[in-house]
Amino acid sequence: MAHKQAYHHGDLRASIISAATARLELHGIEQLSLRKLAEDLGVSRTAPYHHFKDKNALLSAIAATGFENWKVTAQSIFEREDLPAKTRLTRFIHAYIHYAAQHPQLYDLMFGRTLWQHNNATEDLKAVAYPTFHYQVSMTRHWQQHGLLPADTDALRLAQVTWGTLHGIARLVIDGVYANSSHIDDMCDTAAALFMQQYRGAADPAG
Amino acid sequence: MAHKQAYHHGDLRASIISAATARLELHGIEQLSLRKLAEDLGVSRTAPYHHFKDKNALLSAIAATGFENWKVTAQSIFEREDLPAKTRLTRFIHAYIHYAAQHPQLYDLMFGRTLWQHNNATEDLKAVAYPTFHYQVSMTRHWQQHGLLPADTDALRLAQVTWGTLHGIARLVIDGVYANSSHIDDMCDTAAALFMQQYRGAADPAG
DNA sequence: ATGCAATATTGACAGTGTCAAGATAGATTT
DNA sequence: AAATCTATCTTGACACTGTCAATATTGCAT
Repeated sequence: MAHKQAYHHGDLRASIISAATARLELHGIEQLSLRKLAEDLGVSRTAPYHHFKDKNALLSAIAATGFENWKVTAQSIFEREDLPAKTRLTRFIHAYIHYAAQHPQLYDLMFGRTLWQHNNATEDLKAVAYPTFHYQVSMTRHWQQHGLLPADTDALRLAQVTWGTLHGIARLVIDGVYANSSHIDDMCDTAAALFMQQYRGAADPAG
Repeated sequence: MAHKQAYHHGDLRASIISAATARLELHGIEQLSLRKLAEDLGVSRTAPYHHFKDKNALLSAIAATGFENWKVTAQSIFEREDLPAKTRLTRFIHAYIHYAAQHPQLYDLMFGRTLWQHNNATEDLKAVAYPTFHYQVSMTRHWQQHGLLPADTDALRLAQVTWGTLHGIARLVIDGVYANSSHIDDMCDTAAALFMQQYRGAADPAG
């Protein structure tokens, strides 16, 4: 990949993203500085600016990779048509919170104010993120149709609320506000039970 | 309050908190700098350090006032014993999200990673915040006992999940991730319906 | 009045993101 | 092969940030 000490790094953009992701997961976003990053890569302070317009652009690129990875995981659960719908929904809930708990800094970047608050997100990031959000809605609609979630509610609103539940639990855990990470699975099961109150005791429909 | 141009400000600590809160709500936490704050108050850069150990201590103090205000609002709803329990729970949900939507920056400070992640919160703040968290649990237990929330679930876990739902919706709204603030009331009603699925159509018990 | 503690000040340091101007090297055209 | 173009990288600089150390001023208690 990278040459020894050439004037041109060779693959600086990818190297920056990878080093930044590593630093992010390890030390948190507060410690993620472009200058330190450049130093780690043996490159001048301003070199990254030839590959990213500014820090936000780099953060957006990191978040984008996170969305791509997450979508693979989500789909691999949602599309397991051999499993009962109820199992899939429960698994999805657990997977969501565990993803957040295992990549707290990345999750914060993907779903936090840093990128979304002042429209800081790059167009590239939006192009990856928005479909993920919409995917959440279509999953919700699917679960409504299979009787797992209340059917007499607008799918978009219900998706916002159920996603909000997962998001909120994830945030409470990763931000260290109140919940403890040792309670994760209990909370997931509780959330699943709350979602599927109607469904209790009924037979599990296929699909 | 403040003297004209005296060497000693007179009431600097309170002035800082008030100015900082105003700046926070107006420009966001990213723009909240101790130096600008000092300049606004006509005081040197390091003067605030005689009243707050560091920036975290100031932020903790601001958050603490937020918790005090919120607890008043929450209690004023919860203790309205003249209203049916279902109404109170619904009102509580709306009040929670509206509080967050009306004080987005303050909410972020109160319930965000800035103060809670690396144990940055002051002991003073914890002394105010933790009771608020526990209050949430006792409200949940109360609503379980009145049949509004599933009774066969551990109150602590259920509180974490229901609070998580509100927290998640609040964050999605104030962080500008997906939900739009014009959908707030719809989302609150959807959340209320999700919580009280069992309860549908049943008569509203008093208390 | 004297001394002490609270409060405020200037100076300094290390750190940040990012712009401007110039250097280098690889690719493209002539 | 030579010249030019363009992507890439560099140093220098600026305006910020939080915070420490040393110093000055003031009000209060003795």
